Amino acid sequence: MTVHPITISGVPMHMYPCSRGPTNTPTTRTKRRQVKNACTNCQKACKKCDDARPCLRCVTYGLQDECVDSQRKERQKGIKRGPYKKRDGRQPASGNTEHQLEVTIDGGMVIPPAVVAGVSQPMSYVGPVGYPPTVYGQYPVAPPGKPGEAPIYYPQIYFAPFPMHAPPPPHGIAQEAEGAGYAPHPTQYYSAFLAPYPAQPYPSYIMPHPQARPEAPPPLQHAQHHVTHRYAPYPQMYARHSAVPMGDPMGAHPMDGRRDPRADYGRAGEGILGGVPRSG
DNA sequence: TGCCTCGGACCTTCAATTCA
DNA sequence: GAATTGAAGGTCCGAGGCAG
Ligand SMILES: [Zn+2]
Ligand SMILES: [Zn+2]
Repeated sequence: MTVHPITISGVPMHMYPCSRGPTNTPTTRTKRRQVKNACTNCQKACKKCDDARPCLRCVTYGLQDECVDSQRKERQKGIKRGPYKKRDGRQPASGNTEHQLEVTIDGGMVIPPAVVAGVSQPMSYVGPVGYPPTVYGQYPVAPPGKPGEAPIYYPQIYFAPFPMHAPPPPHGIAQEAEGAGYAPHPTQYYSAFLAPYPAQPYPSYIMPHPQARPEAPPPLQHAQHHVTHRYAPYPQMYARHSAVPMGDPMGAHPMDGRRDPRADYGRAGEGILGGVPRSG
């Protein structure tokens, strides 16, 4: 995130070679999907957020109360630009119509160029995996949108087989994400919509117990009450249950049941709250 | 060994510009 | 006014470092 003080120091972040558009590498990558607005905690931690509030990560860390949208900076206006490329005889930077290629999705589905070209927001919205609709009734929540604008959030289509029995992600479940939006394997799409929402109460990584099964009662129900520290802060850590006296959730960092040093400077950073970046 | 940090790749948004 | 461009501003992946 550009919030890193160091990264913003005046250097444009667009210096990387433009790889926009379908690069059509043999290994087709799905676009990484981003939330519109990460919560402050995830933002500071530079970790994946989702559209629900509290977000999955905050729920995992027991930070529901602190899960609020981060403030977005208003875009500057009045900035002059250089002349644009001519459109006729054109070579659009990204919509390269002369090189329109079919996009092949893992699994063999081919999207015709026309379709590809017609999709400005290539990937339809996919909600966070595993949120129980009953708990997150608000999810997915259509963004307010502007007057006269239809919300573009809901997916009209999502061409991903819902892995009813998807194998566990290769490593640490991609930790906090749905495979990060990349499809390492054709069967590893973790879409939440389109397909009838299956009874998949929780993302495996917030299972209250390693042996807990997806069919088990959603741990969030606990979280909603008071036991918020049952979940190890890190998905791969669920085996370690809270060693923190529940009586004093603040003894350690509120969301970290594993150990208190979370409160220590620096560590308080990305760990959960993100927070104080190292000076310099 | 596993968590944390953070550089930078990647994505989204939207004002500026161009065209019909 | 619609379409397009392209940069600002954002998200978050993943390598590497460090602490336990
Ligand atoms: Zn979040
Ligand atoms: Zn949050």
